[in-house]
Amino acid sequence: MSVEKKKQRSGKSIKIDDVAREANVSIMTVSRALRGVEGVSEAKRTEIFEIAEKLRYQPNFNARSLVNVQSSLIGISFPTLFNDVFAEMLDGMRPTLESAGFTTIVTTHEYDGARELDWIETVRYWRPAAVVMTGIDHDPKVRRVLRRDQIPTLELWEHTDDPIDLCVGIDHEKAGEQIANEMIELGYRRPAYVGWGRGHDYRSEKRLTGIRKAFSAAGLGGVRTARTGGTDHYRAGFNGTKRLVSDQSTRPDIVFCHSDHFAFAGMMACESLGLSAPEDIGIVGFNSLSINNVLPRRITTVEVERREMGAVGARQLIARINGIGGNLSKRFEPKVRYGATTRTPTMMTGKTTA
Amino acid sequence: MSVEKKKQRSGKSIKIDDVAREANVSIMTVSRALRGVEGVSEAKRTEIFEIAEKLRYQPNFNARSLVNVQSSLIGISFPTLFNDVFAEMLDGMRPTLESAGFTTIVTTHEYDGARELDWIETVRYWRPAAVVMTGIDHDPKVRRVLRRDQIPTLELWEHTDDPIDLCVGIDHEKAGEQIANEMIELGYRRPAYVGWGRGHDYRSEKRLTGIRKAFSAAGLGGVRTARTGGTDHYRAGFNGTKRLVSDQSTRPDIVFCHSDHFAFAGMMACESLGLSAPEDIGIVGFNSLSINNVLPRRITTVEVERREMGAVGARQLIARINGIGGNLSKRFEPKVRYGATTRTPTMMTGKTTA
DNA sequence: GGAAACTACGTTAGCGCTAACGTAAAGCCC
DNA sequence: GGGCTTTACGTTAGCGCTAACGTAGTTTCC
Repeated sequence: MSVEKKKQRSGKSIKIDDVAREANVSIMTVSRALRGVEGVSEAKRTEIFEIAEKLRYQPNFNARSLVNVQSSLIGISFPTLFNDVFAEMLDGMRPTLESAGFTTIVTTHEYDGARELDWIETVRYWRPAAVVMTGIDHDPKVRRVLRRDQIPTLELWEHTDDPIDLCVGIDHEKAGEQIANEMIELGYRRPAYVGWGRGHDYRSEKRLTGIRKAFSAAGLGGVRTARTGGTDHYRAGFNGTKRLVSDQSTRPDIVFCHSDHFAFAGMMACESLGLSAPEDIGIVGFNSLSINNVLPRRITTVEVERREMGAVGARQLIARINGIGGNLSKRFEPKVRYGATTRTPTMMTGKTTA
Repeated sequence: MSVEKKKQRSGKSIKIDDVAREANVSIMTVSRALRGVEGVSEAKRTEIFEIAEKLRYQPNFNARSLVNVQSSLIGISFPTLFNDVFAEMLDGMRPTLESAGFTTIVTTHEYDGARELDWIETVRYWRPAAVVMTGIDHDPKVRRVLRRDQIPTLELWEHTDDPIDLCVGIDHEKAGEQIANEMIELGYRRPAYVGWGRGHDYRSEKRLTGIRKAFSAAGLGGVRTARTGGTDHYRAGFNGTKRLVSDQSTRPDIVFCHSDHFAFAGMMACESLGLSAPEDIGIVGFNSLSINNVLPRRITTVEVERREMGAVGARQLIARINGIGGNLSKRFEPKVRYGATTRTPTMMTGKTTA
């Protein structure tokens, strides 16, 4: 009584034979005409289109997917959508995927590997044409399953030489190393890092590793870290930074932040303690987010062409779906964008080599 | 040559008869067992589950959707995902929808009614179990099509007494009226509004209408407006506000902003001109976004329980899918949250009645 | 103790569509 | 002008699954 049966909708929909009957041809001709497959005269094709329109015929993709063995769905998995980074990559992929006739199913796993694995299992019920995942760190089963079923797979946002299938992204460790080296050149010596808790975001962790490498290679001390929970970038950045800078004796001279939002909130935290960047402390963001366009002091950050990354990823993935073999992966190069929250190279009279 | 044929994947997948054969039962028994439909003994059900697991059987949802006449897909359409407002509503809906066995297809139309209509036509190819749209302003065809096909439809984010099917949201005009009235009580007399260009966001436009009504009812002058294009809230808010406040002779004493992001950027713009809130000017946001948690001066804003709204919407929609009739719509009430960018009621010695 | 009701299955007939394989008619070639 | 190819269709046989309808065997009931 409490659980009612799913109601089948009443009004029966028009199917391909209705169009065929009206056009006085076989259903196969209608199928060919509407799909743009050759083997139909132009006159008939036009006529069939008109009749289909008149009858408001809607092809049934479920039936189509069934005979095609695979559907035209593409499963996409992001950690979260509360982050313009992923929204932008999605935005970069979508036009390409849609104009190729694919429909996207987007899910988020909130940085939880188990949920990602779960999703991989479930999305396969739809026999998707391909799958897109964020990053390259997954439960080992994910790789096994996708390889066994030969599902074209794109790992986006991070580059590796050993992807499941193909990947398009940056090397996050190198990105960390790069920005850290530039900061070292600018004379910063006491680094700190503010980010999420361990295991939350592998990419962020790798950037930290890169920062550590750079400072250690320069013979400088370790990187203090503040890790925060939750999902609110601003709050996390605020609290984490506050913790790091509040003790004067251990205060860092440069704070690397998980993102520009972290960095902005970190700046707010510093200001609440009477510290300002870049005079008292340097602050570095990541990802060049839009808030940076309106700040009186722009945050020094690392820019990645995320939309373009999505577009390239989508293009390569479609190539793979169409049977193109070989290495379709692409590596992007991040760029440091100087703002006013750190010293800048032009501020230096001469270059210092660490 | 340039267009290659979609390759069918080689490794044939296990289907229901493979499981049936292995379990020595008919496929119907397997189907029933795995779907949790009654008519199978507990012993057999357990055995079938084990065998299905062992064989790594994955039901084919395309086949299932074909026989069920409708799929377990739910199409969701948002204006954009570059806005936590929509990400949050989605986040509120998803757990409910997924635990009920539905998969979501999310699309964005970038505030373009034609794209929304296009999407409605296309998503129906999948015979979705339901459709979710943002707001109540659509191409008239949308309503006709959805009603004709009797597709359960949720209009989210905005409430009306005449929804396509069911709606869950707030009354945006009333929300505008409400906040404006509170500001009038606080003594503000020269209002302005910063938002997107006309036709971009109907909801925002309605809030402006509400603000106008309130000021006009109080016998006060009109509302000056600055409308900006683009997709970047911060940049739009910055430029729009700057335009409004830069001429001292026409400077408003209160600026109502499309969102908290607009408001934050507007504050930046004011500060760049040497104006601060609330001393020189009042600034009001909308939607209580997370940036507000870390600002030294929180923005006075209007809070809406968006996640809860999504959850309620999803619940009601599932009820409809399951055949529950009647009025399943719900109206939410927004709340004014005072920050430090306007005068506040406690600042007033006595209440002023306009 | 015999009919009725229930339980636990199996059988049948598609859901709407397309790949693969016909086939008739027209065009082409020397 | 006979065999070849090409064009423009039609026919056949499923894709994997489930609703609906059997049907044995068992239980219940008076």
